[in-house]
Amino acid sequence: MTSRTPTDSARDIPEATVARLPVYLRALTSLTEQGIATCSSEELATAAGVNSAKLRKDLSYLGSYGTRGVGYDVDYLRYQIAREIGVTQDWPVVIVGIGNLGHALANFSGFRSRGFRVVALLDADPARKGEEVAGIEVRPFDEIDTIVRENGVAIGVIATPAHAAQDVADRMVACGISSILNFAPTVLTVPPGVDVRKVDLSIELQILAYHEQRKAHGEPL
Amino acid sequence: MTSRTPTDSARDIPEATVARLPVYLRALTSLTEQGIATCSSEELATAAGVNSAKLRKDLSYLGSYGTRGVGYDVDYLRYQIAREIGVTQDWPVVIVGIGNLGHALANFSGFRSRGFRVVALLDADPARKGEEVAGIEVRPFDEIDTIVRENGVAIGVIATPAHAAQDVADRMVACGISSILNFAPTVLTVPPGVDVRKVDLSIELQILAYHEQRKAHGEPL
DNA sequence: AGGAGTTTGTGAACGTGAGAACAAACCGGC
DNA sequence: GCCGGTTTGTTCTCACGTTCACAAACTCCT
Repeated sequence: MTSRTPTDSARDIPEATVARLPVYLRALTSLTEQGIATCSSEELATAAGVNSAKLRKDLSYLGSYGTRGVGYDVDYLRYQIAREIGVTQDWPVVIVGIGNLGHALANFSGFRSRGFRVVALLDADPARKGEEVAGIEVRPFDEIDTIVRENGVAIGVIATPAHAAQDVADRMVACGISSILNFAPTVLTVPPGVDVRKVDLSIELQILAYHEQRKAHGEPL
Repeated sequence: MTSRTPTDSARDIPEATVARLPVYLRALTSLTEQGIATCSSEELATAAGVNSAKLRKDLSYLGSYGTRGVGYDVDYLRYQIAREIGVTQDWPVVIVGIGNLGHALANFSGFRSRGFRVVALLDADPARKGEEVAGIEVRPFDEIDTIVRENGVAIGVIATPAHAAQDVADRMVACGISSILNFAPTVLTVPPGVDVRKVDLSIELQILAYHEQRKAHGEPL
């Protein structure tokens, strides 16, 4: 309604909405690839696997980017969401711990295509120095300070065993990283102002197991 | 308060609580390894990275397993939570898609140690037949029906590229799998009664990027 | 045995998120 | 220029999740 400057367009977007924006982004990309230029909230909601009312409400936090009676321009909306999330810019990222998971992450194409650039792969084992994974050289963990400073890295990924994760996190924080994605199955303690998100494979399976168990119990036959 | 039979002890546990139970389980395991036999809600909450009030409320849904004025017996509580989640029993699991991520999952020790047993690795590429990963033979995807039936598999893991994921899910559902953990960056459509949980690496990074962007904007210098 | 100190379990207040429903706004045809 | 049909943006209500605060209950010490 009221005119807004570009920077204040996003006052305070609810966490639940923020978590869904990347899903909408992907759905919109998929629509573009299918050659679809315009879509309704209903169509986009289906593609994203959510309810259309929720979708519209989520989008309303960003601004008013649709046209009543018509729907949304796919490319335009996609750009607006991308800008809101911040994936229109380039995010340098370091990955620490080049085990099986680190390998998988280094090779994951979904990072690169969304503005994330892996600037370094770090491993504590000095024997791995010089090894190359996904076209990126593996470097000793000790070089993290230099790498972070030189590349302006703000986001770090931890793919080490659990026992090493806290030390890695501390070191990351010390050299200025303020967002951490943690794959190690452990609770990280970080100072205020640093964001940590965790991805835990076994927790997800355990949640499924809980529901599976109840399904079996619920229906006696 | 009122006496309960073992089976009805868990009437309806909130989703948010279910998602935290595995975290408590891990924290308790960690305490046991440290030789700690008893703990207060405050200590356990710290170890699990949550607020103690929330922890107590979560545990209260399971029953009354603590002792006022004392705390919780670590082993006893651990067993109760494990039983509630269902990880005291053995869960056979199949993993489909043996790329980088599939490799990492097959080698992930956290599964085995929590009651999940990978009974088969499946890949659509027939050339990979006979290959061995983490001591488990890779088999053609077509054998999924036999494998699921013979082993009573209820949980499937999808680690394929996005374009193959829906077909894999359909096939899984067709042969009786009712819980799916999806690592492919796509929305899966499944019939009612089938649970899907998704883990999306790039979404997590995008959420971090959003907050990172706002940090930078928030403080003008 | 009784009282002080400690810790759990839970009721109640508060905040956040989800979904239904509808008014506002837009397009196209006449 | 106006009207019917369509779709967005928003308001309202309800359910869920979190946190506070405290009574109940247990241990230990005297």
